[in-house]
Amino acid sequence: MTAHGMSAAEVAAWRARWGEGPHVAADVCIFALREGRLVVLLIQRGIPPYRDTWALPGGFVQRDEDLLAAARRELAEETGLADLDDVQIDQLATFGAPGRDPRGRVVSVVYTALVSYERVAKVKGGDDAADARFFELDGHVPLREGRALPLAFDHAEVLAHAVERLRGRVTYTTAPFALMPETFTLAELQAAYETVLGSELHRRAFRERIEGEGWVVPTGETRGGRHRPARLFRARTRGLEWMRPWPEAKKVPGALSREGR
Amino acid sequence: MTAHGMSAAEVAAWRARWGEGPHVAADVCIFALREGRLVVLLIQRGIPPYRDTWALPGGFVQRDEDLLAAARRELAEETGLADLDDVQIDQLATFGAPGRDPRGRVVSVVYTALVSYERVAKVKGGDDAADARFFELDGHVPLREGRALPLAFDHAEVLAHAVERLRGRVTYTTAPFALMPETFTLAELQAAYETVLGSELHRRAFRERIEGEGWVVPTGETRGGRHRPARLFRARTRGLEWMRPWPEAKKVPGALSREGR
DNA sequence: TCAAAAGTGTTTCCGTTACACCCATGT
DNA sequence: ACATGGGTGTAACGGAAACACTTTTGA
Repeated sequence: MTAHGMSAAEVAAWRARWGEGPHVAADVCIFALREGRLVVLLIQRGIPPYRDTWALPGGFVQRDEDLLAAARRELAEETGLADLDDVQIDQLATFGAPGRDPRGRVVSVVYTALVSYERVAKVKGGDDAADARFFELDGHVPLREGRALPLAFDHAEVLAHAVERLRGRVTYTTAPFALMPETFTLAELQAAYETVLGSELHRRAFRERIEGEGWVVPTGETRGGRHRPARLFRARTRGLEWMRPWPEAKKVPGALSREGR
Repeated sequence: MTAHGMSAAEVAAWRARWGEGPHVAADVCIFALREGRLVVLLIQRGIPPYRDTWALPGGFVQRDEDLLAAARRELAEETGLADLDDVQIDQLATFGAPGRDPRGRVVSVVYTALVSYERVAKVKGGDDAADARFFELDGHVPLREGRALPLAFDHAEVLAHAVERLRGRVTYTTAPFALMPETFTLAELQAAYETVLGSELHRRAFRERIEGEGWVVPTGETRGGRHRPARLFRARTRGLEWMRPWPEAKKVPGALSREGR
């Protein structure tokens, strides 16, 4: 018995059924922010290989289906969101190493999506689904009850790439806006940036740029906590736009973002 | 007769032979600098579809071949380079729209590579090959004798993505180093940055950063032109590394780099 | 009245920019 | 000598960083 939980006979049966030709799949890394932490949507596999193991949502691209359409379909199915028009969905990379799927050659085109947790929770009822759940991330690794959660196939590697890409983008785009609810405070937005970035930003500079350069528009409302109420803002745009990069510690790019496998 | 130059009967024959399953290809955009201009390697197709039309080098991924290995193979075949260890080769995106190949469903994983033109010219004898040649780029469009060269399949779109990505990277990485010969002057390096970037950089700031932050090491040699000889440098690393982005005019990201098709 | 988070004014710092100038060479 | 491109010194500029401060609320 191997990691994927199929016997040699089962593997042989699959290979015979599928033949030698490659199969093309579309997988999606769906990120959100829950209580100030980055979370990713995983599903628990119901059938071998990797039965009962958690994996990224995905499936085979249909005969006349566009790759992006396949990713959209997966996103809609797993999040329950009806209108995906304003959801960020980007192609990440393609993974096609021989042997990544015991059943045969599977080439996975992986997409990433950023959603507002509040919005998804409203539709799906939060993380209650038995077989689809958001998991917190510790670096690149999803956690369940504080322990690293092993993933099916090469999805750990895929997820690592996705997180790296997201981090990279946050440095110089409005990506985190897509993770926010309809309205939010500047402190919350900064927290989102910092969470994804993994490092702190300077409050003064952050506020000046975000508000001063018009990335957000005040709604006029405020939200009171126990203290002085914060002004609420709305994103000027839900789309991905470039901004001047945030000053930051140096990074090493090569490791992950260079070449999809 | 359609753009691809195959009759309905020929198309039907291919479809019957291939069946419904997808085919996976690896294509490569090989960029270089020739006389201060960005050039891309194209091959002229010898067989239908798109016979005699120019296209990106590429081919089908073999049964147990890794995607990157397939791209490497294409790169080696087309450039004649033996040691590819120090050549930049990165996955760009995957293109898999139904109908992009009249023969059936072809999903193309596209890679980009940056090579030193001098190095390739030494091996291949420059742009003399009958069926493989470097073409200058005007924006995203390859030129032949000053006129836009039409490309096979969706390769115009693919190339546009590749150029955009290259431009984007140049802003904050050492990517242009991979386009330089073994030794070069600071003025030449700056010209490479400016060519790819499409905008000018400030000489004073450029030299200070490139030399001051140790991105290059002086060889001690100089190269005399008609004027004061310039010092020669060697790249500290041939790998891709991040640097602080060059100050620059604002850009719009969405258009091309968002989602591979 | 106090704690805590929101929000602002001001100064320092540092890299970019601009501009002027010197340097080395071929003609 | 001088034109030309390589290369450097220096001051002005502007955004980021640092710090201190005020504001507003609930407890």
